[in-house]
Amino acid sequence: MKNRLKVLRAERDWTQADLAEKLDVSRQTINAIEKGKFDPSLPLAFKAARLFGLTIEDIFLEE
Amino acid sequence: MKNRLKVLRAERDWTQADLAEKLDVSRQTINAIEKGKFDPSLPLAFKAARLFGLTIEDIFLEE
DNA sequence: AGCTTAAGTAAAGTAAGCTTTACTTAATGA
DNA sequence: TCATTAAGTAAAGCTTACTTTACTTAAGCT
Repeated sequence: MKNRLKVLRAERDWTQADLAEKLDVSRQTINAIEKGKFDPSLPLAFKAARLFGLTIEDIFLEE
Repeated sequence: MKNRLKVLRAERDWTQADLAEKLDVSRQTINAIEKGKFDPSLPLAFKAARLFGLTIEDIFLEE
């Protein structure tokens, strides 16, 4: 599953560590999700959507 | 995380087993999600949203 | 050159999602 | 009354999400 986290971070000038902190996960988790190593849980996807003021579908894209 | 699966099933007269089959998961998985025992994975949430023609946010509600 | 910061990655472990098998309960109907 | 069907539940096991620790690489800066 692809996602727009890297771009959304870049627009806000946030590092992976910054985003991790805001979402209460580890930096490695953000890295792994951005690199497509695994998908976030649904609760984490919701948290990200709320953080960016977007819907889940705006951020995460089914393959 | 709450969800509207039971109502959406009822509107279509589908059993838990029917929905499970359409989503390629076991009947027990549907039961557990409906009863709030755990949240679906993000890919499964996407599949359900597409099946019902709704967004993830329409079906699954953050607590 | 040396320091710092961001990103990438990996191994080992815990927790959560999901499967299979199987038993139980309640409702319906022949 | 007996059989069937839908829902609920539970245990054991596998897979995936996530953590912690730690090492590496590349870029920017002094």
